[in-house]
Amino acid sequence: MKKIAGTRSQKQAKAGDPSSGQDVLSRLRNDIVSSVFEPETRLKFADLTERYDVGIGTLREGLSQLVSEGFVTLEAGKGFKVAPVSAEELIEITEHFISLEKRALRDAIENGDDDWEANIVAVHHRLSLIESLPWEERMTRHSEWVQRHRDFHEALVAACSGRWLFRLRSIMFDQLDRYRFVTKRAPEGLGGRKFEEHSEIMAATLARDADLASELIEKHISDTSERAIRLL
Amino acid sequence: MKKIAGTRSQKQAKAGDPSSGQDVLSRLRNDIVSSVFEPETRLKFADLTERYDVGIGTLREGLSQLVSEGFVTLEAGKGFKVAPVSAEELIEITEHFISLEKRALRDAIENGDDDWEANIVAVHHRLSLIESLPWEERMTRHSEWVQRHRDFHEALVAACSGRWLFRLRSIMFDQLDRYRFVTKRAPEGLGGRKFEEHSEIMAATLARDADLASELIEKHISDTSERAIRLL
DNA sequence: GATATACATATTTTCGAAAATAGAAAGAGT
DNA sequence: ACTCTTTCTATTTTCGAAAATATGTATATC
Repeated sequence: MKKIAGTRSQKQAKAGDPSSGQDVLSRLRNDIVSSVFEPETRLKFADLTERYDVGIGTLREGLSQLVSEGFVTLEAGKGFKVAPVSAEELIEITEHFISLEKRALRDAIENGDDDWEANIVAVHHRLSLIESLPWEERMTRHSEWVQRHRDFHEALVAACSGRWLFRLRSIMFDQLDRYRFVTKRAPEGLGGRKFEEHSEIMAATLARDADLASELIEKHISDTSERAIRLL
Repeated sequence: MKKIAGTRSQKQAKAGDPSSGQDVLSRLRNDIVSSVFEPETRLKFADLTERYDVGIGTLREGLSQLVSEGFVTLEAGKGFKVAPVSAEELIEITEHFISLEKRALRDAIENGDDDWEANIVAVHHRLSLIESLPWEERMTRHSEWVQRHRDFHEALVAACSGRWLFRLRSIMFDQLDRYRFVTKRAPEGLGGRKFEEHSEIMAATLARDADLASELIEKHISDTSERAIRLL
């Protein structure tokens, strides 16, 4: 799906740059999702070439892909800007994602094989490792949590037979990720609860209980989003 | 004149070269939708630069956008290919599109204002002009029909308040367009019926009868798709 | 003949210079 | 002081050359 990382030339990787080593598209998306570039910010090539150490053409390619993904807007002649955020959009995205994720999960539960199950257990374990960490450390490794959380949810629906269902779901998930970031500094109260929720969802899924899994995941998502809406 | 990226240019091509005067992205998508480049075809830059008379960088930008839209695939190091087609995919796309279009239509019917109504009438008229043409001429102007048909359906849901609902619907519509093309040479029997269907859908929509409009549009889409599936 | 290795060709991918464009600043006329 | 040019600067957009990569062909070796 994503572009395979090219062989990085032996140029000295700038130490301290946390996102070096990945391709430009991912690094760019990451920086937008994690609000390194805030909404509405103009993305000038002069800045970006320096930050990512790639040519203008390569950047333009990545940027225009992010336009179709909805993270960036392009006004002809005026360049690229980070897409705006709003509570209304979050509400709408949440709605669509719940609808798609539930269908994808049912689909996956019907079609999943042993490898699918094994992978879910594996990524859930990786996620739980970071979620059971003390609050302080969890915060410093937040981008890692985002990645593992994404992996967990993707693993759940990976066996879904509908390619477009999977695809549309993923578009919405990526958008949600962006909003999810605002809850980074939320009180830790619900952190532990979330850990339980993930386990329950996994259990229902592996038990092939589509109704229960569906119900749990809907609650999981809407709870998380509601929290984000309040913080927006 | 300022052109917003992402909005499809509705300008007609200048005389002579049928696809000159539009941006590369549209021309490329058009050529894929109309099977100028058949599925699985490798898209070599050498050919494309000559055909469209633009540089490699510009092409790459357009191509990578088409990747996110699902019309093109990219294998790192092996270049771009036209995305494959299959009956299964058509079935799935149809399902999603029906679901989204119905929701979008209800939304639009609730929120549409006078301008929305007026535009629907106008675009429907443009469509009917070309649909009431004798079969021979309709075939020669098929790409024009495709455009006007797209405009009609877009006008119906233009007032839809959910931006993402509109967006997801449009992604699916574009995909359907590609499959719709295989029915170009279908027997004319249903051509006239389709004309009626469009009128009925418009009437129900302007009468703000969401249930009826919903029902009609579902039938309209599934009939069209079933016909395409048989021809695939 | 089959397999491996080296070489040659074709194609993609990257990059930065040059052209095109928008936006700001300066100047002229009323 | 105001508006309309003009000029200059900043930024985007385009392009094709050069580097990196994959593919195809010939030659050698077993």
